[in-house]
Amino acid sequence: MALTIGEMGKATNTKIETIRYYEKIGLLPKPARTSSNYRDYGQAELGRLSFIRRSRDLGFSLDKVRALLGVSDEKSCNCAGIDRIASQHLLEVDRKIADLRALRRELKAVIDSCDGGTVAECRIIEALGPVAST
Amino acid sequence: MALTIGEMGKATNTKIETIRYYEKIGLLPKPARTSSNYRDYGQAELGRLSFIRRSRDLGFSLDKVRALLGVSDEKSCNCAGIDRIASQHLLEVDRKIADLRALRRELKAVIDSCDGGTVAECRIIEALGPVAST
DNA sequence: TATGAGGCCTGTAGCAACTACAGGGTCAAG
DNA sequence: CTTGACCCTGTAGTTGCTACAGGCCTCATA
Repeated sequence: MALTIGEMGKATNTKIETIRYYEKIGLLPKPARTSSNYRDYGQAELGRLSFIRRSRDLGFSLDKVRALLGVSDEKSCNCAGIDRIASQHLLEVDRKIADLRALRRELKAVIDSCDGGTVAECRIIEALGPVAST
Repeated sequence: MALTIGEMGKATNTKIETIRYYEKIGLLPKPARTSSNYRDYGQAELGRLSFIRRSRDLGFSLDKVRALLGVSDEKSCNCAGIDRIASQHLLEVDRKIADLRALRRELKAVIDSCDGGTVAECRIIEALGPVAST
């Protein structure tokens, strides 16, 4: 039941320093301490940290994670708040995917414009810099 | 022909501070100065800055941009180096797109699991934190 | 000629979200 | 009783900028 910070880290794939950082910025509560001043975590903290890490993996900023936690901390709150944050994030993800796809096309064009010869014959540099005129 | 830092910025959609920052970290050379100590740029610098910005837009890190510039600075070098960097970057972009798509699926699942009721009935929190047992 | 708005200068400090020390205390095994 | 792995605090570094503060310079207009 009692967990050290290292065990928390292993369980959630989080560096120790990151956990302390989350505590410092108030995402994680200050935990109990053992007699030797070690942090002493329970399941609740583990759950909270899992939630944070999972949200981070999904690309939520720490600020959004804080908002999500805030919403979920008020027990009686309806989950429309969470839904709103997540839906908005979905839009951002879609936009990011579209951007990356456009970028991919351009990158491919850049690579294809290189025939393996020397820079003098290669168009990559010009393809990236709209300089041309001197 | 002569450009102020502000004109450079406008031409490449770059903030003045960013240009000075590129100079500080050695991506841009220290330019000539006017009698009143203003930076005095020419077409070569404009081209270089364009290249940097374009590469950044394509998601290359400043370190990779530096590598690209290094390769292109050696006139006789074949462009295989550039091609290698760009191809590797393309792989990263593809990976990122795949990740985002997986994320999108998960986000969608999270959103769908919310029926607009209260948190008590909503599965979003549990969906994100693998805690369950207490 | 003066004056006001805008541009430029240097230098430092701040942002996110960590990560990496330095310099120490603690604990369990052999 | 010592060794090595863990933990503690606190500070400074990372990337790629961005935002001041405090001060010149320049140009158009009154």
